[in-house]
Amino acid sequence: MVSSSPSIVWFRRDLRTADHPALLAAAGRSPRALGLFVLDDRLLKPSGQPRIEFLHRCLHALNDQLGGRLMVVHGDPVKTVPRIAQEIGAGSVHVSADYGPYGRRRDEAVEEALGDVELVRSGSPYAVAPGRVLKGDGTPFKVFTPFRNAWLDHGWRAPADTGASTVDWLEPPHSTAIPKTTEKLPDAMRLWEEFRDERLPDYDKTRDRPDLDATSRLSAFLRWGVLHPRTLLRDCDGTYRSELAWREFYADVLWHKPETARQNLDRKFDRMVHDDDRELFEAWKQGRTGYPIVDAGMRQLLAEGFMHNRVRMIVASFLVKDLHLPWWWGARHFMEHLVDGDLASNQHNWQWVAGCGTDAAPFFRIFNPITQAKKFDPDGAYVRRYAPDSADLTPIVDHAVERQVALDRYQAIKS
DNA sequence: TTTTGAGTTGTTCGA
DNA sequence: GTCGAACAACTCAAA
Repeated sequence: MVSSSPSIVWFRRDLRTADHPALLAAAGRSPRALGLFVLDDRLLKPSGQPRIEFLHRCLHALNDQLGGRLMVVHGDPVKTVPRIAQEIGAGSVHVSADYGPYGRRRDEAVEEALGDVELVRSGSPYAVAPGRVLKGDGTPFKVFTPFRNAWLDHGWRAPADTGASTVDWLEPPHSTAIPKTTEKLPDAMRLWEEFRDERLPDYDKTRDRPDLDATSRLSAFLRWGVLHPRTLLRDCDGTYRSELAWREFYADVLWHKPETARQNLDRKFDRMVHDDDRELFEAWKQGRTGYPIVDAGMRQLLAEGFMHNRVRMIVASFLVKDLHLPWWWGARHFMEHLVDGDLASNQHNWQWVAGCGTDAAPFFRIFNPITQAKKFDPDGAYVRRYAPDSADLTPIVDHAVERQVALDRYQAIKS
């Protein structure tokens, strides 16, 4: 039924107007809608500058798509969203469902606070919403490959080709200016098409090489929903499609077990003995470990808010198995700085490296930072780019020694 | 029902 | 130098 009250489209991690189910649902209720984004300290406070800067770019781009009418406010959504709904006499608030632990709690609280104004959830940041893919016995998967197969069988709908033109965007009653950014957000679709046509054919062979420009670099766009995975899945297959499946798998795992955002999935790891050395942790964060591939990765993270996937594994393995520090220390540092930082993917990839997660890496699979560098940065180009001085540093630990310590500690918690 | 084989990302050691 | 085995324990689907 078409209502005379306007709707609100509350954007969160769906910062686009194309192929946007919540926007379509809003348009179905009312021809007039207010586009809203809430700057939530809960999410902004633990974020580093590159992460915030990327969000601001996304908001500018979205604002352009809304004809300059995106309303941006600072505050707690539980207070601000109902207040704005009342201010404009909104009949409903439309969102893409959030499946993260904080987002779920927040949305339930907002729903409650909205009272008679309905909170309508349509779509999600995933091709298949978390919780939909189950084993034959109705329980969730704990192993990736069977999940992926079932996920492929489940399938997803094709991207819709409707845009913002179906809605008449309301002039916001008031709004905070989006901070200026040094650069504009690039056209994500064009980046995808370039990758698809030029680098995707070799992706399988080259994706592990941080010294080459071989990956799509689209993770941050997926994180903020500038691109929906449906769009990419339409024209890719093989390994790249599997990478998108990992993103969906970990979202599914976190949906079923939200406590694993901070807790070991495998509880026998609760007995694991960790070290507590803040100086070693600081050296890792600053990229001063004396292991060049580790230092290059950590410095790329600080400089760009990004790190190549292969290097993420190497530095994570180093933190957990060479420095014996808790995986959640590293996970928090990643979430602070990674522009593409996504709680589900981040925490569960860390747990995978630490051996306490799904499909856990066998404990004896300990990355040797020297071997890894030779294999994946054979000419040293990546190291030269980000940490040319690292080879002159004294290694803060002896890998061969710490490897054995890690093996012994694992042995000690074996069931 | 039970068995079997495979499962993202590795390293080392000894033949 | 190359190559295969060994390094756990458990999940899941197919046989």
